[in-house]
Amino acid sequence: MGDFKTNMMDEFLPLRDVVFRTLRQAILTGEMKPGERLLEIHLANKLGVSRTPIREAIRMLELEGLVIMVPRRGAQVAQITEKSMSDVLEVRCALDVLAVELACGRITREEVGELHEACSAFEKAAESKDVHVIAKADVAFHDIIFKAAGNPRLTQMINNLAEQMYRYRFEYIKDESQHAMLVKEHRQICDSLEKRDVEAAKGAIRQHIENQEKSIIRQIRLEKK
Amino acid sequence: MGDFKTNMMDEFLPLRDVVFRTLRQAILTGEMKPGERLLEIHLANKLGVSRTPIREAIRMLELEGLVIMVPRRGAQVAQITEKSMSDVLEVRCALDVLAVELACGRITREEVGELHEACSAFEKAAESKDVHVIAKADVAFHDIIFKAAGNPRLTQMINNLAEQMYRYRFEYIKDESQHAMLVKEHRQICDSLEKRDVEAAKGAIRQHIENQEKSIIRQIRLEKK
DNA sequence: AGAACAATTTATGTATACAATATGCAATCT
DNA sequence: AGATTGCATATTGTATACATAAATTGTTCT
Repeated sequence: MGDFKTNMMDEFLPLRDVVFRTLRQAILTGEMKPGERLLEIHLANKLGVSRTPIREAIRMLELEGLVIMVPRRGAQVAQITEKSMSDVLEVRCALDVLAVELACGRITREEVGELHEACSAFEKAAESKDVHVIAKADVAFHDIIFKAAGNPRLTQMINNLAEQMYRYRFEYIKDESQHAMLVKEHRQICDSLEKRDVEAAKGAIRQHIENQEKSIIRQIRLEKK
Repeated sequence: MGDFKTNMMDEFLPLRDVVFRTLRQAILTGEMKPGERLLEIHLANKLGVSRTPIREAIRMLELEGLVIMVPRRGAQVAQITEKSMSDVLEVRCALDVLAVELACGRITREEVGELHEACSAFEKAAESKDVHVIAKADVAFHDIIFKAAGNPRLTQMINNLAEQMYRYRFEYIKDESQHAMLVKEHRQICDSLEKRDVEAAKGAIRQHIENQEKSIIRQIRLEKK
């Protein structure tokens, strides 16, 4: 795993960013378990860099809430509890509702078209039963809404929160019994936005997120046992 | 300005955190102007530390959105535009509404008491005409709501957003013609929470934030000229 | 004079060296 | 035996050194 540096020397990326993404991925996928310590020299050797970029990456992970710092003991992967996850989901739900609300007032004709396309693409993806394809189509759909909302800051915050649930995301999508529901919800959101019916759109997205919430919480409870 | 280190050697704080707070303060108060570059050696000399803690602090500021990185040119203070500020305020409003909504369902009898006290304290503070006293009382009031909402993540996010408007905060409070309104809004929020009237509480806080929003936007427009 | 190019400077990115602190273990004392 | 002290080790926190790229300056050529 040593020399990932060489892969991307063409379009320059500071090592700290490469390390940041690598570690974030490792944490989000569960490769690094909650409570696990991030030993700087160890990581530096493993990734073939010095401690400096490792430390800078850890600072970033800290502010994203993925690791917590213990003074003079360094960083460790943050615990994911049912409470912390439902806290995140509460906020995320409110922000997603805000996004569709804003999008409702700001979406252009062209974006409505894109949204319909994305909606159909999602339906097709759902039929494929391929988790990654479905996840990708879902992200594309929501990205159009974020773009239409026209608030980059909001987008960034939602994406950050969504990221924290990365680990559970696929499990949720895996459950095929949910697919019909998902498609229907997307269609509702899409239609409401087209008609610029704010209340309907808010209701639909809230439903959408709450379903996801329930599924994730259910999963965490399963893991606990 | 060199040796601020020695002030706090008793309860250990990594230099990166001291530097982080110092720089953040400098940016938020406008001491460092938007677009201004953060030269590492320069800052290191000025603060009497090495480049390492400076760099780590910059990573944190970057993730908070207070500085932006230009590849191979380092960090510079982020521009504050009317758009970026209204983006922040849009999100903040939604989150504050969420906070009272949650607080409405979770607030304890005891916390209702605290809230009433804080409300009265704010009224008294308003009479004092002392900006800092008023600001402090205001923070105390809202902190009780956040505590009652019982979602630390939400609290952290709101505080972070509020911080970005730090510079305009005092100007807003300075305007004495607003004081009566502020007191009234606080009272409304307080009463609605006590009665656990979610809709009334949401309406009151929304009004509260939107007034602040208008004032801040007005100020930015004034500055532009 | 103006453009192109080389040399110099400046600042970031990265690595390493040094300092201070916490941890674990063993020896010692009560 | 249990607690305590002292030492060795591991690891973070900080400073410095080195490498590389961008900006700047100066020089030369047309």
